Amino acid sequence: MMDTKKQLLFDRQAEVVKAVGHPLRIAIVDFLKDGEQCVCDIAEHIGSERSNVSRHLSVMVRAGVLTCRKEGLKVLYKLKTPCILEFISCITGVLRQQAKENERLLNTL
Amino acid sequence: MMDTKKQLLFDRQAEVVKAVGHPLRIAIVDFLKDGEQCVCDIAEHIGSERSNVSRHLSVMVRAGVLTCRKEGLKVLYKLKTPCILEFISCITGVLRQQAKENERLLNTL
DNA sequence: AGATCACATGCTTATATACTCATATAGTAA
DNA sequence: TTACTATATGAGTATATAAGCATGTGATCT
Repeated sequence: MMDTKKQLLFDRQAEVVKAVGHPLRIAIVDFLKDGEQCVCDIAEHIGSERSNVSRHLSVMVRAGVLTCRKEGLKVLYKLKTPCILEFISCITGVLRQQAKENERLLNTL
Repeated sequence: MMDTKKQLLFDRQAEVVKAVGHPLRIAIVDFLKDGEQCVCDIAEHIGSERSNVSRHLSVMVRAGVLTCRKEGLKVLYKLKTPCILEFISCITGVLRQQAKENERLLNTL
């Protein structure tokens, strides 16, 4: 059986993963790949309410995926580590492989 | 504003990420890094009910993270792509960075 | 055939999450 | 000061997810 130390690690890892596991949050991460953005611009880009976006952002900050800083009235959010981008491109790899398999499956018909 | 094509991609990516965003599922992925395992052994290793583990496994299969094959009475599950492991080590990087920051913060007291 | 084992799944309940709207906070500018 | 703007958050509702238990399915063995 697993030890408690490992379980705690898995809990923390799951928190980070969950923080990215939402379409809007992935869209936000994708939008932030080119640099920091304020809530209002993020909200406009992904097409969702500011209050909702603000909450999604705070989830990711809490998980350690994003950081933010105030600048005047605005709060600018950015990726804390480029690692998250690799993470997402890895996911794209999974999807690519699935697509290939589906194609192969269709070709056997 | 984002286009529909991108939104669909983000939806699919989020599905994959969500499929890994649970402590038990991360524990399963970690356990499977050394090769395929049956439901009963996975359940015993992570210390959870078989029915529950079975459901977690099917979530990951549906998302394209795992594959399975029958062998006699057992069903053996394995990682579909090693990419998922990199994915998790990337998450560990996020955690490591957080730990470092906390330490730095404590040192300023 | 019947008994047994491994796994999957339907059903229920508890909990977590996402979203919207209204309100609060804090910075800016007149 | 007041008015305005950007963001955060409380409350309520809707929906999704996890877990346990009971039952069903399908393979193996006697």
